[in-house]
Amino acid sequence: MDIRDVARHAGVSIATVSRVLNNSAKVSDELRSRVLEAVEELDFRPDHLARSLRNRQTSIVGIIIPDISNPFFPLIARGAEDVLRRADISLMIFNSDQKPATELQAVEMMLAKKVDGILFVGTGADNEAVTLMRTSRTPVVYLDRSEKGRVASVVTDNYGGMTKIMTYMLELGHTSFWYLGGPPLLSTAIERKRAVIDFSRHHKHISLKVYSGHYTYEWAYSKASELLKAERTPHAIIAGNDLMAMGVIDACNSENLVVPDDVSVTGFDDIFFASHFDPPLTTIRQPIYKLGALGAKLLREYIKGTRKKPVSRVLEVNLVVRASTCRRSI
Amino acid sequence: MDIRDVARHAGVSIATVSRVLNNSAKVSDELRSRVLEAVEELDFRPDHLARSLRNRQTSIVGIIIPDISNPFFPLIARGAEDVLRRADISLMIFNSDQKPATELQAVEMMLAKKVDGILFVGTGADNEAVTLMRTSRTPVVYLDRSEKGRVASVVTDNYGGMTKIMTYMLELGHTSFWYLGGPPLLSTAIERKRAVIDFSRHHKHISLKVYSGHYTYEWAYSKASELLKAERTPHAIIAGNDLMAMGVIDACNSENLVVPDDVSVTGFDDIFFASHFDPPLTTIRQPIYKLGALGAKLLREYIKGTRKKPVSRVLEVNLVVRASTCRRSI
DNA sequence: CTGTTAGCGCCTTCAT
DNA sequence: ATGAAGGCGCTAACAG
Repeated sequence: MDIRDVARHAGVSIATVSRVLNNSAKVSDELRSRVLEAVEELDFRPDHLARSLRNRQTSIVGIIIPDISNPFFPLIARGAEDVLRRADISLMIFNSDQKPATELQAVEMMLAKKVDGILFVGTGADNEAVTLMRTSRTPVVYLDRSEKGRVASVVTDNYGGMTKIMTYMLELGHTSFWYLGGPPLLSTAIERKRAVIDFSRHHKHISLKVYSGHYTYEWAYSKASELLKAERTPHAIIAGNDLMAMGVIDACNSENLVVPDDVSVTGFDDIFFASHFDPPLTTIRQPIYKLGALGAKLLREYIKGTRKKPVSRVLEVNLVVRASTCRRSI
Repeated sequence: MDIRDVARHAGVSIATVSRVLNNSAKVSDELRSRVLEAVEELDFRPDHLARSLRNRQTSIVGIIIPDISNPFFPLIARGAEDVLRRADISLMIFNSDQKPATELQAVEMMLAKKVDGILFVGTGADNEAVTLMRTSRTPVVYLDRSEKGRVASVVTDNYGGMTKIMTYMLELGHTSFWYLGGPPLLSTAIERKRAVIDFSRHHKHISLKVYSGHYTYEWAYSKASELLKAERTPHAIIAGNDLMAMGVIDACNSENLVVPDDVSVTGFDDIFFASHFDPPLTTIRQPIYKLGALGAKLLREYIKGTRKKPVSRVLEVNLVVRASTCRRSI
């Protein structure tokens, strides 16, 4: 089944068929309707592959994320897929596990498959994968990773969010803090940490200890356990994200500390389970779905060429107060 | 940059280049090394699209799932992606929201893009999407949905799992049950329900009420609330999955019932948060990652043609006892 | 073993 | 407004 068959069936040339199929040039009503009829009767579907080869575009967009099974990322993918689908674009997915080598492999694969654009949630380091994307001239939008203007990005207000948490905690009377943050090279972790440190500088009477690690339940659990055994418990432990907050809380429980009575704990992200945890997490709600959706929307503009210069979009975040924090009277 | 450029550079014909690139025929060492050298120097990458058009295969596999942001599905996708990537196959993802129309759109899109095969986690109904897949002759493997032998599938032992739960609950002394299950057309929900009903038939002295709804926190919460207000609380509420169990538990809390002291609650799936919920869920651990991985592995065999007849694989599941259940003394 | 040639299915000048 | 013809980049006969 072929554009040629349609042409024959309709008694026109293949050029005419192509024209009505793509609305790419004027065709008389007479021929047009004959073509449409033939298409109908033969149930003809243009071969997408042949089109891609000719037009050099696949209507496929790739997304590279650390791990789809980490509860934070599916919503990004969902947001992206929803807007992409409306434009008949499909989403190809690749897990990088935050490993530069895997990330590079991902980029190579997507480039080889000629994706129209890439949604990139990277490791944060400026590695080969990044270089390859840049030299390829394939449109790229960074998601949840800022790249200081060299490439388009959509991020949430990590600095502002963490500042909101600290401000709230101070209002509640907390003055001694531990901060357990994410990987030292990740822009989100950098921003959140910077907010905490800046805050402590502006408020001389509070004490703060800062630790960087991984955005995981496991790391937070073990680090918190270690610290709780060795040092004096602070008023509050600020975690880099919800998963970490959960790890911290479970560590506290293991040490027979009650959250929030003995120590307040905060998260960041507001993933689904944040509200169902025991205790429910005080955290920052991030518009994760929107992050993916907006990123996809921007990417489309770069692909279509209606936008050229890299832009950085920052999404607002909100404080959500729940039961993992309480007033601290001294 | 072209296979033609490489040929010119190496002083051979394009056919020879193609031959060494694909190892598709004998080429003298002399020419072979000249080609390889040219490829190296020009940093040549074969155009995947042209290859796809020629070979009628894209090295892309599609997966259709209800919703990637539902915590159950990412692990399936991850398992599939991991095995596919090793074969240089990319995974294209599509959310169906369990809607037949969206599902159909997904199938059409994947077929149009000429995916080599489809991993299908469907709505359960025998709809147009299913028909379209069948007529397309594209290899398909059903995941977590059984199709009585007409098409390949990988499922977990839903019947056996639910039987394990009921057996355990009986051992613990429970004799009155509510069962809040999933959608009446989904094979997983059908199997689990059947197990519960069969069990009650074999044990005349237990009482059971069965309700079907959705695999969601929300439905379970509202249904449980309604029932708890209207009827006498049973010894145990058996939920169709973990999300539902969480909804049930929260509903119990709202009604001032303590789980498990006043009523035991069980889940199914053992998603990550099952062990972190309050109380931690007694549930069935399903090998979700393996479901996706095995499905992908099978699909590859159908694509390669090394397997023809549809097979059904059933994965074993395990009971995980935690704190949402306790001994019931009468 | 190697090269020439004919497509895969489509879009798009270039003439008419 | 329409048709004929030439590729997009690659693979696979078919000759030699």
